[in-house]
Amino acid sequence: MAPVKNNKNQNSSKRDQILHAAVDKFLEKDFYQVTVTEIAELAGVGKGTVYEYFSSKEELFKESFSYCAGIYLQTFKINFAELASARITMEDILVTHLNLIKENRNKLHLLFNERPQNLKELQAWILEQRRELLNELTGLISEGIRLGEVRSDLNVDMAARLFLALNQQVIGEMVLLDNIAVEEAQLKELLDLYWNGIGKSALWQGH
Amino acid sequence: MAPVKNNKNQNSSKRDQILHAAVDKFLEKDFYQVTVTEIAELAGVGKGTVYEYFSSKEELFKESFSYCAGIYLQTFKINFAELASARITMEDILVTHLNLIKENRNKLHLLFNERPQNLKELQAWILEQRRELLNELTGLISEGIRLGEVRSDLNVDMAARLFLALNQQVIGEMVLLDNIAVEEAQLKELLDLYWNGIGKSALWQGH
Amino acid sequence: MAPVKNNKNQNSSKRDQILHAAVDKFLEKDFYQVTVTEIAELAGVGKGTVYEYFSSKEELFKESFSYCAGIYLQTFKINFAELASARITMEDILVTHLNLIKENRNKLHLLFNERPQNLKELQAWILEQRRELLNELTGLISEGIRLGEVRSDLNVDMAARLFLALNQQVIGEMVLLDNIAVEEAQLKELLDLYWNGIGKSALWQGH
Amino acid sequence: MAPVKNNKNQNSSKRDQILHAAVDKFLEKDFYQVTVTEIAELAGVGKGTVYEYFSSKEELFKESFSYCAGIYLQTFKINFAELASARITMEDILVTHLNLIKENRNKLHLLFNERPQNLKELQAWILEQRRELLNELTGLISEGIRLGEVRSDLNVDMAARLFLALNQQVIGEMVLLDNIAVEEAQLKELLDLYWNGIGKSALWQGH
DNA sequence: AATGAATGAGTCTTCATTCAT
DNA sequence: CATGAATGAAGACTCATTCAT
Repeated sequence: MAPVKNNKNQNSSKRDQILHAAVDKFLEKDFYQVTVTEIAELAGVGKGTVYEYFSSKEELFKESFSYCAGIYLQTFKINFAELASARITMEDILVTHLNLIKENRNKLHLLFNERPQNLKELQAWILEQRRELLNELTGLISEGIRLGEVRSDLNVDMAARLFLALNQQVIGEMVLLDNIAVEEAQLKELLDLYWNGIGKSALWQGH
Repeated sequence: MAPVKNNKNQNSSKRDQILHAAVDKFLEKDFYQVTVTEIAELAGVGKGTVYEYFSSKEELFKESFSYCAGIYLQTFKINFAELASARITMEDILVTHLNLIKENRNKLHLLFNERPQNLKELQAWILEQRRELLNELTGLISEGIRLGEVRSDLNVDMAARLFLALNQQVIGEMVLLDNIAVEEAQLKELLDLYWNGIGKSALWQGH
Repeated sequence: MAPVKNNKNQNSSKRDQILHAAVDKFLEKDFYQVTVTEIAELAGVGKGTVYEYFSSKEELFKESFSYCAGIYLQTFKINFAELASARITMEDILVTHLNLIKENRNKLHLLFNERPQNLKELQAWILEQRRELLNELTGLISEGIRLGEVRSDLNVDMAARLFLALNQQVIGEMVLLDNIAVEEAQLKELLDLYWNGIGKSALWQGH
Repeated sequence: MAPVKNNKNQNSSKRDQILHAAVDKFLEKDFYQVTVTEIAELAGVGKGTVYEYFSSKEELFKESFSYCAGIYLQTFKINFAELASARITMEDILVTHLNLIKENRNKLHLLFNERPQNLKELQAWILEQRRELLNELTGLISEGIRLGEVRSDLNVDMAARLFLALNQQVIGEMVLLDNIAVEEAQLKELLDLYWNGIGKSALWQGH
């Protein structure tokens, strides 16, 4: 009897090599500027082997994208059970998000730069993920209201959107585009801005 | 009286035909998925004619991008002379921005979706434009502080960034991604959120 | 009555402008690397005007070639009437040829470098011209025999061919390829070589 | 015994198929009139396959040219070791050269007709080869002087050039242009012409 | 399972030529 | 006559995908 080859793991590891190589390449260049050949080379496999594990370049791109997105989305997965404070949770999210961006500088380019307009399926998936994210945040803010930390007269959906934009556009661009060395202290400032607004105390606001 | 044919503009109009066709196509698909032939057809001219007016497909893309960006950037050109109120100016910006997005739904997709990674020159131009935008907004907020509307203890740069994100990501995504029929009333809500923050009145915040 | 415009000369001069521009360009680059546009520009006329005077680029090339060849071929047009000495005539030809090459360095490149393989008609014309040239030279050598200067036991055709090669390949390459500053003194050496051969005196040769 | 299939050469043979097809085509038409598709078809391979073996059409042309030139240049590789007679060596060269021309009628057209003006690298290589050829011949003639066959008062370089022209232009044109059935007997006549010159015995020359 | 040689569909770009003005 | 804007045929080259080994 022939020795049992652990095909499952062998394959999975080879598949992973290819996937990681693809992610690296897609992060570096446009979809149309990455060639299957160079992915294969980076993965250290033959060109034909890529097609053993992925049906097409497009498929490989989708999986690369989802892989990166998956890493990213964890940040916002909040556990509401026994949530003590919305503000503190938000602070945690900001910190986690910042670290994630710093640690995955390169990987995130894929998420922010590639908008595969013709991959409708993937487009839909992205929208869906964003919607879920917004739902999480809406829940978080509602919880804040219940806890008495957040004012109850605001539009919860908008507040969630602004918090998302705070994370993605504001922090994202500070770190990735402007190369500002953002630290926790600055996150506190940002959260304060978000929490208290820019206007002079609301007390006098009405007058 | 016979209609006057504006011969002068005939040429310019042919160039414009091509440019508009290109914008349409680039909004619809990736740079690499749009063919020059397709643009020529949509513009109603021969393929060679495209090259009479634009030296290459890349050049045509850059001009399409700049064209869209140009339309967009007007929104933020603020005149500080005799600025009466930062808050009212911000309201104006939000309204103008919203209208612009609504009127140019399609055109703006290009700005937000295409990030031509290999067009370094264009990349640099985009960064430069964004920086100018942030400067305008920083100026606006500083003016608000001078006028006593905005609290003086905040980080002006961050406030500017958050206001930009409010416009671009929050409003942009509501209109373009989620197809929400945003009206002026909602802009007020958004501005209020930005102005006063989400927390309970700062007065009580400390207690 | 309208003033009489001297069309004949006007045309001829414009035609010449174009022809000279074409010659210049064809001397500089391959047929396929010269564009009609650049010929028109150099001639200072519109692109369409070229087609007023020449039916096609190919036609224009043929005329350019013939023009250069015509200049060249004069060198060998010998007047046999009252020919005093074949040797002196040959010396004259060498001198004339050398001067021609020096004076028309550039123009001659066309003759030597362009061999329009697909212009059968032109090919035939070239062969015909070469044949005529050889006939002239054969006549010259025969005359030399009649005058008792040239030995009568040689193959007149071959002698003519070698004299042509002496002019074209030997002198041509010395001047045009190797940039040797050939002077009349050296032509004498060459003619001596041709006249007396390289072997030790014929007297001993037979022994 | 089953025929051994030489797998090793299979690859080389595919490259050769393409090279030979290219040579055939380039001999038939100008560089710019030969299409890669046409070469691929003649070679019996796909268009893409050409680019597997040659990086560009230009590269393919260069290799075709060098290939033909390589065949040609062998003729003049002379072994001076124990050279018995310059005259006999020259006779050998003429014979070899003639046979080569006859056997490779077509291949040599490429060498004589195509002067790729824009392939500077190739141009340089050609000049270099010609220079080496002249050096060989200069050496041969000097040897002739040492052996007492050749007169010592001549310009060795010029003599070498004339001998080269004798081979290339005279014999070349007789065979290739004028379709004369040149035989060894005629080569003797030619060599005699070169050796003794056309003039009456040098002895009487001065008188 | 793994490979990479072979393929040809698809694209940008050039440029001779035409023709309306 | 003179022009040059418009054209589209033609060709080099790329690269995702296949398939024989």
